[in-house]
Amino acid sequence: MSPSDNPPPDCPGERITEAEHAVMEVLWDRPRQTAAEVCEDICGNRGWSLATVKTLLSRLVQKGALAAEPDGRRFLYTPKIAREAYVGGESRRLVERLFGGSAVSLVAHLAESEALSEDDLAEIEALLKELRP
Amino acid sequence: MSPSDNPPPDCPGERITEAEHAVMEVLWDRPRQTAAEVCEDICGNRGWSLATVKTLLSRLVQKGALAAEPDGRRFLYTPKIAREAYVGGESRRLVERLFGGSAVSLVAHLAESEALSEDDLAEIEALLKELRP
DNA sequence: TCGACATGACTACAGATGTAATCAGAGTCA
DNA sequence: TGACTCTGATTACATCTGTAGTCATGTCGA
Repeated sequence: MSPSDNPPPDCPGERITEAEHAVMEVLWDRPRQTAAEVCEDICGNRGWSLATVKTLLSRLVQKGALAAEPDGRRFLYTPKIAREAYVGGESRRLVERLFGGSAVSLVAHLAESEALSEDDLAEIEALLKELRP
Repeated sequence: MSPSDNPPPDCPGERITEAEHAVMEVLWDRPRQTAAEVCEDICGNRGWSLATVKTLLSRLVQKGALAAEPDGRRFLYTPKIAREAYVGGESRRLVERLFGGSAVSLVAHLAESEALSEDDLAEIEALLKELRP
């Protein structure tokens, strides 16, 4: 393999920020949208202007998190990284930082801190039974 | 209740950053340390200078995350927020942002994405049995 | 008492981030 | 063809973060 060219398959080199993540969610929900369409989805909620959305889209394209497919004189934006991958990365980062890498500790913490209701616990138990018969 | 004065009991108003969090960990591990002592603990790992640690300590005091108890002409720093509270807050934030507030979804994700080994799953199952007999 | 040192306060500064205005070019419609 | 409009590109700018230097002052040993 020639040196210095193995772009990690499914994760952007640079970190996706909070605001950028909001944009990603919109596009994960429905890919191939224009800047204006994305704005319609979030500008209301977040109090953003179209200009802001455009900036975020550009930065995401630069970071390799979005693909911009030309469509006439505008672009249709589509995620290049899967939501799964992003969510997994963020979760792992949190577990690493706060629980010394032990996902079990995270679950224990959630269970003990009332973040999980009785029903939740039951649901998880069911899930586990399913995963390891 | 008079307006504009209910400082949340256990969380600093402002967000604790990554670098600041590293300092907090040192002090959660052993409270009442001086800047120099904290530096001894992390300056090596993170390649920081004492000045950097002092800045972070000041910012944390400002944010209400640390108490600075005078000791002669220096300070002993001690966390004012419990690690539990911080960890809980961060976990909740993640669950909110990535899993629509459903902690169960997080656990499901971890389980399905190999973040949890067979042993981990067994451990969690045991934990659950303990929590809901 | 005088200078070396320790220490927090203050200042600095580059890069990331949030938020947006402005510009320039491609169509569009009268 | 000329005004208008849509769109991405470029530029702007305040704030936050990471990282550290400098300053003022108090302390302690000689």
